[in-house]
Amino acid sequence: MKYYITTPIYYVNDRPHLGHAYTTVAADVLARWRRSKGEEVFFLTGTDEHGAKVAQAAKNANQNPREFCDEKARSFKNAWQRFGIEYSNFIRTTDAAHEAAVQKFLQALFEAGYICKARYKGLYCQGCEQYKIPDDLIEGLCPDHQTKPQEMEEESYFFKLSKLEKDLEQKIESDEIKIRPVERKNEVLSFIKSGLKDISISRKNVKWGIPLPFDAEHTAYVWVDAFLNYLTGLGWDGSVGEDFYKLKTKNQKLDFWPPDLQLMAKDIVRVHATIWLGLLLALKIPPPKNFFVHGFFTLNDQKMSKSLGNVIWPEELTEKFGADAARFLLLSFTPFGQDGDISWEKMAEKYNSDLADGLGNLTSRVFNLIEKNFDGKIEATKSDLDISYLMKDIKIYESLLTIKEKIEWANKYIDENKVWELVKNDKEKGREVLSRLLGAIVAIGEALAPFMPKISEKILARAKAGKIKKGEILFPKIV
RNA sequence: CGCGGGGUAGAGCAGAGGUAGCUCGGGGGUCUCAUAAGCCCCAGGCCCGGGUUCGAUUCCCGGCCCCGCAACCA
Repeated sequence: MKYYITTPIYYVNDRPHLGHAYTTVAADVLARWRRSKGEEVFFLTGTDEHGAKVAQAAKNANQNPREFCDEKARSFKNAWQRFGIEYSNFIRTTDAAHEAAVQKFLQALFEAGYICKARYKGLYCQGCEQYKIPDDLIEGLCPDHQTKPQEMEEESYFFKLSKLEKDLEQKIESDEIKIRPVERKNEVLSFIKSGLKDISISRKNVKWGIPLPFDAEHTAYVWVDAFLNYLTGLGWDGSVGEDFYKLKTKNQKLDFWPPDLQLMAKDIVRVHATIWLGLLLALKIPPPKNFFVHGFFTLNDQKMSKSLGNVIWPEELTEKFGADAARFLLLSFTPFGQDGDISWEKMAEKYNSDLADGLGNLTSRVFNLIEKNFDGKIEATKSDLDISYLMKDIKIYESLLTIKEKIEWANKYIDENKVWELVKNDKEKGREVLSRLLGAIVAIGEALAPFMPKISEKILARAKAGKIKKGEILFPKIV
């Protein structure tokens, strides 16, 4: 069984932030879980590196765009390393192969009659570097910059998205392309039903981009460029139609196509469901099977933003809690798919109660009892802990709850049986109870492997050692 | 009538037509194997107004409030 999972590629205009980490960690957990079930997994992530904003940011940093992007891509790779992310490929949209494939694809799209030239007219805000629609404006001014946008007109190429409206609607409605949670599907559908407009897919004055093959004065709009990463990340060369299938049989990686699961945050589901799917349907490339859309984190109920200065950076998380605990914390705040609120206080609380006092303390007491009373030698009794039925459904949060219940059960079981007395008064009964507890710990360790790979390994190594020892503390308490 | 989500204990959330649960925090008790951890108990709650119903916090209608999105923006 092959399984292809993607995260969006991240815009290098910004440094890695918590939202990036959230998606990527979730993808890694799902990928690891699939691998543990024996599936062949391809997990793609990467960076989106073209566009006016990147060029500007590079200029501000006194670098050429290429150097700037190299540095930024490295910072994303470093971040993922800190979180223990095991991706299969890290795609960059400035890779030569990606650029060539995008051009080839656009040429095909052009030849298929899906691209036409038109003039785009609108109100352009210099500060935002984007067009505004009248509804965006407050008393005729840009709400962000308090300036009056200028009437501008430019020549641009348009993608005939409107032609694909019915096709998109049908495929999403029928769950042929399944969008979850279902409220996101509804949102997308109502948007499509309200009527899709053709969209501009080129920029004349943006130099840092991929030139259109049929008009080198224009570069491809970054979204179009970026979306194709999901294909080029598998070594696709831009082929469409029969050539696509030919390539698929020759190229082992491309054989993973179409994606089984594409993760994204709710802000970009709409563009994915229209532009991205539209590009595929236009040229009859099989579309992805599933989109799963997660929510945003607020920090103390406030939107995180750099200007407010209330941002948590990913590296702060791994520094404070370690990679595994950071992964656990990100995923255990809120059901995957919903918005959540976090804060340093709440994370520390959760770390202490779930990991230090819960899991960590449990392993300490059980291993210690075995070490002290049975010379570290006890056979584990197999214990059930099934999260498959949840993980299959991308119920990450619920899976963690199920694991936590098992930890609770074990702690209660120790108390109810007064194991510390049993080992003195009724050694055989004590052995039996500890054997069950050891089995539970093994089951917990195994279930946690996709979430906390290193900790899981440590727990299992201790539990399965010929001579069990209490060992060092797994989660030092945070004060 | 733009679209969607939501208003449940001090905080963050879950839930369901008929004893409203969880985590943290607060109070009390208990054990001593363990990371002053564990286990047990207690206090405290369903936005407002109508309607349907034997009965609604749960369904319907109306209102108020909060949060996203509103396409060429990452």
